Amino acid sequence: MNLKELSSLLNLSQTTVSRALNGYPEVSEDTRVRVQQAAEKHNYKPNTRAKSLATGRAMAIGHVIPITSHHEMVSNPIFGDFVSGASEVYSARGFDMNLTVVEIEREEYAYRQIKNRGSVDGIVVHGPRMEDSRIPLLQEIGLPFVVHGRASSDTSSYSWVDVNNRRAFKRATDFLFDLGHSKIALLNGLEHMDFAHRRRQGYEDAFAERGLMIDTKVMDSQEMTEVYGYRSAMEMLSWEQAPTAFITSSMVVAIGVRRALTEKGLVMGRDVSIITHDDCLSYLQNGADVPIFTATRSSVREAGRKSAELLLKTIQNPLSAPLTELMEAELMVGQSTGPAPRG
Amino acid sequence: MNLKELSSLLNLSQTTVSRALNGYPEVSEDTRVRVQQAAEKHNYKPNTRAKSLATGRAMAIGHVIPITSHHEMVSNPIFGDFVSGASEVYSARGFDMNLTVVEIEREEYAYRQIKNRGSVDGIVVHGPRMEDSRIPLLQEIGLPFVVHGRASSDTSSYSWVDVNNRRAFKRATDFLFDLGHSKIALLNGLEHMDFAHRRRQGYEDAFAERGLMIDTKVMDSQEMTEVYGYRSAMEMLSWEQAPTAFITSSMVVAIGVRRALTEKGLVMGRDVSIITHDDCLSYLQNGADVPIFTATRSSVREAGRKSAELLLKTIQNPLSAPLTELMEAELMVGQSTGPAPRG
DNA sequence: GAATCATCCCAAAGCGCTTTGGCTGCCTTA
DNA sequence: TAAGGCAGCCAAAGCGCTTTGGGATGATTC
Repeated sequence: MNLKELSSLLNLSQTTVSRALNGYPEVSEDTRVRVQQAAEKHNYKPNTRAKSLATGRAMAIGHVIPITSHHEMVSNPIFGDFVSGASEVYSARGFDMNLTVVEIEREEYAYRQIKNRGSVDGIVVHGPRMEDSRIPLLQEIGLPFVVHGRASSDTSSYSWVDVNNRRAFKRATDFLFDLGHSKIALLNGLEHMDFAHRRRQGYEDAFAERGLMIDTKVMDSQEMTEVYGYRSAMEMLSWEQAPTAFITSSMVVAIGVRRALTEKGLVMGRDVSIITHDDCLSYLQNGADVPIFTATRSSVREAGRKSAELLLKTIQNPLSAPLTELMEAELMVGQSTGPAPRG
Repeated sequence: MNLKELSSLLNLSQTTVSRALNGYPEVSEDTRVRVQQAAEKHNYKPNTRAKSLATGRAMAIGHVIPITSHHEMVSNPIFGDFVSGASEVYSARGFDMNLTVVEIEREEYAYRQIKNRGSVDGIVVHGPRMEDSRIPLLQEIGLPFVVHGRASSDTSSYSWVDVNNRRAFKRATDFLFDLGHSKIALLNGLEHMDFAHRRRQGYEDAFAERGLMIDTKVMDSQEMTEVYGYRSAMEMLSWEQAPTAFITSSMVVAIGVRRALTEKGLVMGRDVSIITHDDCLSYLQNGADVPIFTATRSSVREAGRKSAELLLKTIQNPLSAPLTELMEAELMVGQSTGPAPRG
């Protein structure tokens, strides 16, 4: 069933039917009701392609997920939750979601292609790097976008949604200092990623505030996997001057550290403390009533919702100033932290 | 830059330019080269919407992700990897990917809408239930599809890609029996999901083959989270006749069980064995050289690739018989299993 | 030299919708 | 009663592409 058929069925012009369905005032209430009922009855849904060709609006948002050339998704574990949060907003507003997974090397080409193909009205940029070339690129080609995260160099000329990573990690570090720890290891994500860089700054801030130097050996930075947490902790725990506390960038890394503790016969929260960042992933909740890990917590699903909202606003009102939202992380105290052992 | 501009730039008709770019033979090689170079130079990309309106093909595939109405759960951890595997295939073939996250209650409406809007050529069905109403529905409305998994009732009238879950879990159970275990717990996923049901069958097969009854208390079935694994194991390990081995449906559940073991002061692989199913998720690798967990292993990314390929084939040749692919899982021996303790 | 045939190109229709720019007929207003 | 206004409808153009149904040109055949 298409417009033409429906309108001839009703003995009305396509114009009138279209207007009736789209809520224009040039139609009497009687005919509007008649049209709506007929549309309902025959299960008429306007063809998206035709509609967007006519209006120039795609009614779709693109999400571009960068992967490394060996096919690892940069933001993989959080991806499902983020996207599902964003999707809630899109479907409430009648937007589709378009996913593009692209190797980092081909990203520029991909963005241009997305623009030229015209199948989306705007995009969400995932996994921003410290100096991210995608931002000037998108500005140049004129495709509306919002960044999940920020780039370090420039944070004011575009829209973004981010967690206050710096403050979160400063608080985590402070918390450990207050418990008497001083050998505090940081198992960070890859530090060319902006979020990881900011987290490190927070960590450093806490040391600086106390006038303490950081032992650089105690900072590691890799892709956030369980194995990374395990290996790095195993290594550090074998040192003479082993850390008494770990700050990790994600739950899976923390789980890896916990495995190392177990293997070393150490008790988490007594011999060694752990604080992790927790993205509130639905399948990896941080315990039930009492959190397993003391954690800086911020829902990535919520970030997805907010990103979507900001982007839709930007699209609706292209000339408005960039919109930004800085989400604060809560510090949840769990079972993985305790006073530094007397050594 | 659109077709019209490009063709007037070249002093050619739109017809000729279109044909040159789409590889039709009615164009001389000279002009084809000339056109291609110009297109390259001016970064011309045909507008997807117009193209698909004209051809009747959307050049896009939909993925429909069901979630429960309370939003928190079931943002599946495997989802990112599956989608990224599928995406590889799509982009190699010039297809877009369209994501719809929809509450289970509204699924029927969503599928009809997808069909009528015409924005995709086919869809991938995720998370099939045992008797899945989506399958007859999609057959009725005539939208090509492939299922990741199967429905129990009907496995021959449609295309699917699945892991041989039944055999995998039978082998896992056999393996534990051979090590001398007899109290073997099963921490399964929700058993109205088809994959979980089949896994349970495999588990039961192994008992039946040995003429053994199953203690139903030792089987649990819930959503696959870390907390579930932890709680269920804590409970079972507190029994007089505690299980000496656990089979779990996913890595995160196994991690929860491991946490319980640690807390009980038990050593994994010595006091209690664990076998898990491992989907080869990129951020949750099962150890490095030596697997942490003994596991039935099957790459969900590979399943994504295969599903995409099957679907594209089905679309290309709509009248062909349904295509199916049953992937066998490997049994990888890791550090989490050992002989049953003499008790 | 006329007829036939490739070869290479083009004009125009059509995909299903929105939107512009009317056109009617009836109601106000002075 | 004429002028103006307005509610309610419609025809047709246009979005950017593909594809049908030719048309011109030059080479080949008898």
